[in-house]
Amino acid sequence: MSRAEKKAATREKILDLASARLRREGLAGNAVHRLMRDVGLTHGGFYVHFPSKEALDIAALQRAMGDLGDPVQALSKDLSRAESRKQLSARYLARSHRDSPETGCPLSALLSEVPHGGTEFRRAYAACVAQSLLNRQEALGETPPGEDIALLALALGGLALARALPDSATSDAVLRACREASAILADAYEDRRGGRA
Amino acid sequence: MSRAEKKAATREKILDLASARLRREGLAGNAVHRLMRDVGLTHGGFYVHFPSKEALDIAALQRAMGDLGDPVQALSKDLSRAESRKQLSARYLARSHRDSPETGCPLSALLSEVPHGGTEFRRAYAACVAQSLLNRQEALGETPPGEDIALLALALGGLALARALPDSATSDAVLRACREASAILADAYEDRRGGRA
DNA sequence: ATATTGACATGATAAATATCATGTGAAATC
DNA sequence: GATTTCACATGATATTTATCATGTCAATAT
Repeated sequence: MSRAEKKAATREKILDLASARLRREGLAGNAVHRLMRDVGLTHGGFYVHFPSKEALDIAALQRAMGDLGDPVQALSKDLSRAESRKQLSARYLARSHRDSPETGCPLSALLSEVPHGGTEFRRAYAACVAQSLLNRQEALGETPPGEDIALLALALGGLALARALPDSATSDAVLRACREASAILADAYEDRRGGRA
Repeated sequence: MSRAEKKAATREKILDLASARLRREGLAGNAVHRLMRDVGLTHGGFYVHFPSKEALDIAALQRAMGDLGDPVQALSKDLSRAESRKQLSARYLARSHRDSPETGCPLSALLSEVPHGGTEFRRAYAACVAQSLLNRQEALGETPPGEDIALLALALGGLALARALPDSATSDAVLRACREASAILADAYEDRRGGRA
């Protein structure tokens, strides 16, 4: 392994761990010292790979988004738009997703912490949100953008709320209620356009 | 002012400031040193009033909830349940609420940070959520609890998402889309029960 | 009037934070 | 093979964190 390859591999390891920790422990929990120790290095070398903590946070956020791939592409092609939306929400609002934030969507994991981050980080987060909405529009066809925005907000909020509640029965109920509401919304959006517009 | 009164007054000042800062800057941003400095005291005296930082965070959370009062009680009595729900969501998802987190609802402000807090804090947060849902059930009548849960998740998520987005046009669109979705849901819940159940 | 209490100040501690300066050894280049 | 480069280690700095021990002075109790 050449030196450049080794450096790239190290950077990958840092990023992988950082993106997991960012999702599990948030912006504040993701500390340089601990991160490097867990990678098996010391903290000093960190700045060879990233110019600052904020740069790391941004890269880790983007890495996390990349890891997820595009969930819209993964849907089977022969579903109606409403069914596609229901599936997206159902997968997002799954117990497995709630229980594994470190491999899940960072948008929900960081939702209320974003305003306390730096300007660049906020910009990067907003770009991820915009990209997610674009993915949906491209795959599901043009609809009033507010439809997907509301479904996204419900998914982000429902997942974050479920994670915030220590009682698992209540937490399950939150996921169920939000999946149900997403389904109602998905159908209502179609009805509304089909019925009148 | 007696000594006990003075102590109580000091405690109030600490709590007021802490509850504002908790909502504006989150769990991590609310530091004892800065807090006491801004109250006009030094950090040492803090532990006369609170046994720990977590105790402060819990008290500040409860103070914030208390400040808001019960928004359900503030609704005019002659509205239908669906109209009441729409109003609640509309007020929650208002630009003024988004722009003043320090006087707003802490449930949304702390949404994604709760899992990183201590056990006691999480418990306290969950109790606030439960109380909010109870308030609604009492005032609006018995309905499947999932209905209000989903409306709450949509409101929390929508507000947090709006605060996370730096572009004000996009942020406004989020608020609008979530208000609209809340209205659709509120009507759909009534239709569903009226139509079949 | 004297003794006591207790709210707060001062200052210390210990841990954790981000960041950087310098050293070192091995890989890459000549 | 000698020289250079650079990824990373070591260790330092400066800040911030929660927490506590001790001192002080004014309000209370006796």
